[in-house]
This record gives sequence, C-alpha cells and structure tokens, in this order.
Amino acid sequence: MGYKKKTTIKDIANVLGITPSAVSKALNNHPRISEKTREAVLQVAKNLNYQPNHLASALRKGKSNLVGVIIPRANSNFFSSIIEKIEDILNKKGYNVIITQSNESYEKECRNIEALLFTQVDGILASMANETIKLDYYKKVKAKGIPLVLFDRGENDLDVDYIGIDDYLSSHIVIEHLVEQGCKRIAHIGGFSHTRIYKNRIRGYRDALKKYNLPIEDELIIESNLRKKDGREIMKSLLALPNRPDAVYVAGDYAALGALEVMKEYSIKVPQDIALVGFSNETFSSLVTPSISSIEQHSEQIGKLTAQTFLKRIANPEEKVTLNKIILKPELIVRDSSRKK
Amino acid sequence: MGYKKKTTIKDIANVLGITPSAVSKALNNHPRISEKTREAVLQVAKNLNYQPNHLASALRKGKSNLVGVIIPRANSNFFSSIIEKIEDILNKKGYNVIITQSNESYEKECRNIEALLFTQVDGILASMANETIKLDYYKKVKAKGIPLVLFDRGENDLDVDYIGIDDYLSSHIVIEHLVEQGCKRIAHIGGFSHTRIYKNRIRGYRDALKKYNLPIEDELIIESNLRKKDGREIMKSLLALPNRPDAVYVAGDYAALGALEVMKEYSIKVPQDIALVGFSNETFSSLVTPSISSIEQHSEQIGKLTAQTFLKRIANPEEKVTLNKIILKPELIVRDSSRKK
DNA sequence: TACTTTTGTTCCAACGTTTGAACAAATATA
DNA sequence: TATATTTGTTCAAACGTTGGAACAAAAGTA
Repeated sequence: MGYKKKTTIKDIANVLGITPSAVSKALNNHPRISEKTREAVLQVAKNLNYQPNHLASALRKGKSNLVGVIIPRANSNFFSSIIEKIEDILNKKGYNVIITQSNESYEKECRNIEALLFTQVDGILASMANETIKLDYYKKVKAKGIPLVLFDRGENDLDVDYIGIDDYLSSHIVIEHLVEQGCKRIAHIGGFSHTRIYKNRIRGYRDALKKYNLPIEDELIIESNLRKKDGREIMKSLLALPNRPDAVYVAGDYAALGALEVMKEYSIKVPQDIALVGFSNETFSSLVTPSISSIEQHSEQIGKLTAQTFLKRIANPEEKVTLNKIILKPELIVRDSSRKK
Repeated sequence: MGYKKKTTIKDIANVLGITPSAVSKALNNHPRISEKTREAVLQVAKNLNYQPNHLASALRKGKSNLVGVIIPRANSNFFSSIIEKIEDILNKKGYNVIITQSNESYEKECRNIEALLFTQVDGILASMANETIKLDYYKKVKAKGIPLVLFDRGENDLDVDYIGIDDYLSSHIVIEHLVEQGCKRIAHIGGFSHTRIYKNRIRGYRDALKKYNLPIEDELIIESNLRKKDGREIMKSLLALPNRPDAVYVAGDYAALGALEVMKEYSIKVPQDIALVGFSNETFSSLVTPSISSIEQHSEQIGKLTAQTFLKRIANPEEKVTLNKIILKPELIVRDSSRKK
C-alpha cells in the first residue's frame, strides 16, 4: 500500500551503516570485502527484497547483457528450436535474449536491427530474411564493433561468423537417394538464388545430376518463395510439361507440401509415379500422408554453436578476426514420399 | 580503425558550443528550444552518427521501454502470430519486446520472470505454462506495480487484465457440430483441469452433452499434456474400450493429430466411424489427410488486444483497477475429419 | 620497535541522459 | 521608461551502480 519505493544499494548501506560502494562490492564478491560484511549485506538485501538495477549497472559497465536475435519467423520448428537452445545457453551466462521476427521482410529486419542497437545489445545473432540483399544495416552493426553471428541464412560478403549446414552437400545427398530409388528426371523447386543457401542447394543439385550423368533441364528448375502456394503452382506447371519429372526435390517443406497436395489432386502416386523430397523436416512432414522425406538441419546444434560462437567472440573481442565458419552435415530423413523399395 | 568512441550528446554540445542539456532538449523537442538550435543539433547528430544511449535515458527516466512477453513456446501458429501482432503494436509506440519461452515449465517460467524483472521491463505480457499452479512469481510482479497482462492462459485468482477466448463456448460449438453430424458418444481428450482454459473446455463439454441429453461417461474424459504422443496413447486406450466412442473432441491439435494417426493405423474411417475435432487451428491441421476440424482462436485479435490493454494500463497506472477481461468468440473451422454429410 | 604488507573500507568520479530551477536576454505591456 | 512576460539557454543534481585511488587499521616481518 502507499507508494513503493524501490530498494537500492544505498538503502542497504544505510541499514548497515556502511557505504554503497561497500555494498556493491559485497554483492559482486569483491575479494577485499570481509565475509562478515558480505553476509550481512546479503541478509539485508534479502530482507528489503532488493533487486539490482540492471540499467544502472549496464550503463556504468557499458554492457547490457542483452543479446538480440533476429529470425525470419518463430513459426517453424527449425527456428523455434534454435532459439530455445540459444536462450538456454546464453541465459546460463547471464545474458537475456531479445527475439525479433523479420517476417522475411528486409524493411522489418532493418527496423529490428535499429531497435536492437538502440537497446544497446551486446551482440546480434541473425538469420537473414529471404528478401534481404542489401547488407548496409549489417555493416552498420559490424562498424559499431558489436559482435554479429549469422546462422542458417548468411552472406559470404559480410565477413562475419557463420553457422549453418552444408546446403551443397544436402542436394547431393538428396539426389543420390533419388537416383538409388531409380529416378531419372529430377525436378528442383528451389528458393531464390540470390540467397546464399538456396544458391548452394541449386548448385549442389546441378552438380549432383552431372555426377550421375542425368540431364540438366532448365524447365525443371524453378525458383520461388517456397511457400505452400508456390509449391502448388509450380507443381501444376511441372505436371503440365509434356515430359513429366519422376521426382521432385523441393528446397522447403511448406512448398513440398503444396506440391504433394497437387499431386494427390491429380491422382499421381507418390512415390511410384513421382517421388518427393523436402527440406527442413518441419513438424508436419512426418504427419501428412504420405509422409515427406526431408533434410534435417540439426537445429539444436546450430543454436548451440551460434550461442557459443557469440560467447567466444565476446570473450576475446580483440582477437584477430579468424572467422568461425561452422558448416554442419545435413541428414536426410527418408520417408514414404520417396521410398520406392 | 583505431578505437571507436561512441558519440554522446556531450560531443554534439562541444561541436556547437552549447551545453549537453540544450542538446538533450533539442533532441526531445522541448518547446523552449529555438528552431535554429534544434536544426543545428539534428544536423550535427546526423553527421556524428549519434545513437542515443537508451540505458542512460532509461535509468534517468525510470522507464526502460522494454516489454517482456512470456509464452509456452513460439513453435505454434497461435503464439507466433500473437507475438507478431504484439511486436507490431508496441514497436510503433516505442517499446521493444523481449520474448521468452517457458517450454511449459513452471521453473523456466519463474526464471523468465526473474530475468524480465531484472531487465527492468515496463510490463509483462504472459501466457502461463500448463504446469504452473503456484502464482507467487506473478504476485511478485503485481506487488512491484509492474503492469501484467495475461492472455490465453490466465488465472482468475490473480486479478489482472486478461484476454482470451471463450473456452466454455468453444466446447458447446464443437459438441453442437458433432451432434448435428449424428454423433452420440463423444469422447474428450482434454488438457489438465487445473489450467483454467482446459477446465472450461471440460466444463463446456459436460454441459453441452447434458444439453443434448447425451450420457456423460468418465471413461471418455481423459486429461493430458496434449502433446502428439499423449493423443496417440489416449486414442489407443479409447479404441480398447468395449464400447468405442463415435467422435473425439481433442483440446489441442497436436494431440488430435496423434489421435488421427492411431485411427489411421487401426484402419478406422474418419469421420465415418469416428469423427475428430481439434483445437487451435495449427498450420498442419488443414494439411493432413483427412484435414482436421479445429477451433480458430483469432490470435491476431488476441495479440492486438493484449498489446492495447498493456498500453491502456501504462497510460493510467493510477486508475482504479477495473480489470479488463476480454473474452473473444471462438470459431469452428469444419473440415473433413468431422464432416459426415 | 619500526617498517612493510595485507585487509577492509570509504571516497569520489564516472557512465549518458534528463529536468526543474535559475538566469539573462529579448520582447511585450503598462 | 519601468515593469512584466516570454524565450532560450545554462546550471546542477539526479537516476543506481561501479571501481580505482586513498586511507586507516590490523597483521606480518625484520
């Protein structure tokens, strides 16, 4: 009741008849403070329900203990479990995590970066929006000397730490699997090739086809936003071809799902007529009928490494910029949509 | 190159030969500052690439412009779109949003609250973990006078603003629909009844059965965590009953999905043999075969109202505590899993 | 006993911003 | 012209914490 003034170290100091700085030192386990005083301070702090003022200490120390995370959207297994892991690790080290979503929009992403910088975060962990081509805002972060770690969606030009999977290899694994299943005409529904990861998947797809002496046909390679409806539309166009593919490798599960729907509508047998492989191993991929084969990207691993890379960077800021580029091995989860035998 | 000292208002002041306080006032559009000075300040600020130090102003003003959000997990359509909306609205008002996940754990939730309080957030918007029964931490937030708004998962005992849907009514709508489809023996896979929303769904289910003169049988009402595997296990136990239900109403889509899987495995025709209705309208619900009927909870609406309620609360903190309890109408999306005719 | 070292504390300035009071100059009012 | 008002700025303290320098007291060393 009445007015609730917050307890400060000054209040504690007054109670004990010592100075605020002694209290501060006691609370921070300064080696020069006596055990007796430390205990007394702790006791009084508890009694008065003392809550340290983070803003004050952050201001004084020039360190906010806040870390910003930017993801395209939380609404996917992949990103939400990365975040879970990042939170986990950074919380243990005394950091709080601010999560923001770009919704795949460049503009929103810029605003997020602005907001994070404004909040004085100690670092930014980001996965770039599909739309993002200009890197000016990220360069600004770098210029300010704020540690920046990219994961999954990165850019080579940016010259920062990066954690992701080997997209090029993923495509190889997928094609190898499809070839094993006897497929000979494999289409690729990909993301836009201006995004590094999608470019690599496309490159991997082409190279793998070459490796297995399969023809590369431009009409079988389509770039898109990889939403479900994109998958639908592109699948329809593929079915309209005089010479249909016998397999489709989709660079995202949502689009794969759209493609699957269309094939079902056209009474095409999956995988007998056309085999299907997706990417990202979304929750639903194992749940639809037939279940969709997909590339698992080891999100926990990515989350863990991203957080650790940030911590490493913070620990030795002066360190010569030996970039941490960590590329994880993808894993293909084979399911009904591509299992012919 | 060299060392990068941050620009402060002092630097601006020096350039112009005025005092820092004049600069501050210019930047904050103080009415007493001359247009000439204001413009000069803005110009210099731009040239020096000035970035206001949020920590300092937050400390001085006793307001961090940070709002904490606690959700069980981001990995669902429902919560991620609520968050998107909250971010949207609060960003426009100059707030930054810190998102934390409890992973449905009481302990993690408490740690999140601690962390948010520590960060000096100006308010907390939360949806409680399933596990949470004790309200001590939330009471602490209230005691500190920090605005607290609950959404979706709330508690009446807590006496705070709340935004959610009418769970009791939802059950009525579901049962009415199932009765219309000719179902007579309707099971309910519910959440734990110590959670308000699940209690209400169960209550609504019971009352609706009564209304339609259907028998209430305890063996057809099972409480669980509503994960997919819970749905699977419970569905199996329901199928093991001597007298199987002809419809299952599940209080969450993940569990509904598990139930559906089991039914498919047992070659049960859905909806002919057993109709199925879920809850939350997750992404996958429309995508599986058969598509799952589900309750849509208007997440954007909830997000919007939650943010607005917070803003209202902040605007008049002294206001007599007339609680904002906003209860939205649910909507049943009828799909194949329950459409018999 | 005289000196050095260690221990426990106080002192004080700083972090960057804000804000009310004070003040001088310019302008308006009588 | 004298006085009141308005305008534009400076002054100084404050927000709560931190950490190095300073210092006195206690303990250790010769």
